[in-house]
Amino acid sequence: MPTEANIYIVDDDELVLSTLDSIFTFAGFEVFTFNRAEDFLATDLSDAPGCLILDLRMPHMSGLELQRHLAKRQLQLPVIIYTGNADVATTVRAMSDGAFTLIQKPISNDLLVETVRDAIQQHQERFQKTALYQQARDQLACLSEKERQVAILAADGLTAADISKQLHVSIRTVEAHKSNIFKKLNIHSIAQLTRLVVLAELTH
Amino acid sequence: MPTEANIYIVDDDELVLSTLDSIFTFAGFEVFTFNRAEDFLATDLSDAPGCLILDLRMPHMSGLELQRHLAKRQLQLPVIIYTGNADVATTVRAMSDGAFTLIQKPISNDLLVETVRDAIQQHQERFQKTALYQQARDQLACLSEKERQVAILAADGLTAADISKQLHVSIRTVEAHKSNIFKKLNIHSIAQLTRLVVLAELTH
DNA sequence: TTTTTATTAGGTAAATCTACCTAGTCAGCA
DNA sequence: TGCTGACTAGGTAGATTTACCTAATAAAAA
Repeated sequence: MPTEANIYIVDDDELVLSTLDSIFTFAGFEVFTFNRAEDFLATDLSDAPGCLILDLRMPHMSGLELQRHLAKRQLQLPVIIYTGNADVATTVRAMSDGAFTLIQKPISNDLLVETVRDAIQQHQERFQKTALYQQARDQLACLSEKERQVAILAADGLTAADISKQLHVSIRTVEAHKSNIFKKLNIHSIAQLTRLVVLAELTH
Repeated sequence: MPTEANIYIVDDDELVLSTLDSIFTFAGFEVFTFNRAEDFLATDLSDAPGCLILDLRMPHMSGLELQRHLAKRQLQLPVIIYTGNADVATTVRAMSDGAFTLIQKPISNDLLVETVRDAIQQHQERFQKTALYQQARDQLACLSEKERQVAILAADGLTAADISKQLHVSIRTVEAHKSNIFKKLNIHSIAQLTRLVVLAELTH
């Protein structure tokens, strides 16, 4: 049976870790457990789909702090807070910080696993959209500075003549840049270039 | 002093309504109060910036239900739950349903007003992004069906010859459609058309 | 030091686009 | 019934692009 996804569990209680490990391993996930938030942060994760399960109250670093660290690193992993001691204010903060949900202990194994599956699925759907933007940015990153300038102006609908005036070079130079752009990006028209530039412009 | 934004308050407690009315009116907002969720839903709102403040526990329709009604209507208004009887599970549900935040009574007037301002500002920032997409969709909606087909293929980088084969019409017809598209959308190049089509494709 | 790459610029030819015409058919509307 | 708009298709002319080619200079990398 292939592994469904990676589950990262951070909790200072060894018993909780081993219990959750069993549950998710049995459910077909690859499980990684950490009893300190720092240990998790020091790990470099695969970019496979997965989910992070955190307790709120831990020594050294709280679940909320850890969550904020992750947000800074733009970590592409949904976060589920699994805790026995949440209050309303903390819940609001966790959710505002982007947690997928907050689950209060105790909860049935089935419901927990199902929630994790929901989190992973929903996160994957969103991630695939933003991955398009990132891919566009990556492709444009291969261009040289001048080429990028030409690309942006061309994607704005300017003709080679317009661009040559704007950049104070000859039309031929602009055409040479365009030709290089097409080769580097393996595209064949301004429309395809515009698509890339527009997608790359989108921040989120 | 110009009105800052519209505040819609739904609460079954008249005293709460009048108190909040005073607070936000004094803070420079235009305030609309409703003591039943249905009354609010029956109102058609201006598309000016604003914020909706809800209690959780109301007769006839709860704050959560009202919130879901709004989500269905894609109402462009941030929601703040302002309540004295929230628990963790309800908070999770409210936040999952898209509430900007949940505030527990009592809270200082200043903090309440500040939170509402944050909600409006953050919501406006996001809204302006999606407004771009909607604008693109609106523009493309002016096209006829055939024109839309040509627009999409052209934005994909296909030449007039390619498109004519794909749609089983002559190259001249494709050119005629293109010409109409340019006139209708007031644009002058494939790049600008591609920009519109790509933005319109984005769902959120 | 040699090689590669970026930037610049020109030649040529074919393909393509855009703009400006005409014009027939058909459907829906006033 | 006459008008409008959509869809179709053709003519012509000029602008533009794309795809080939060469080539000089400077900077960066091997």
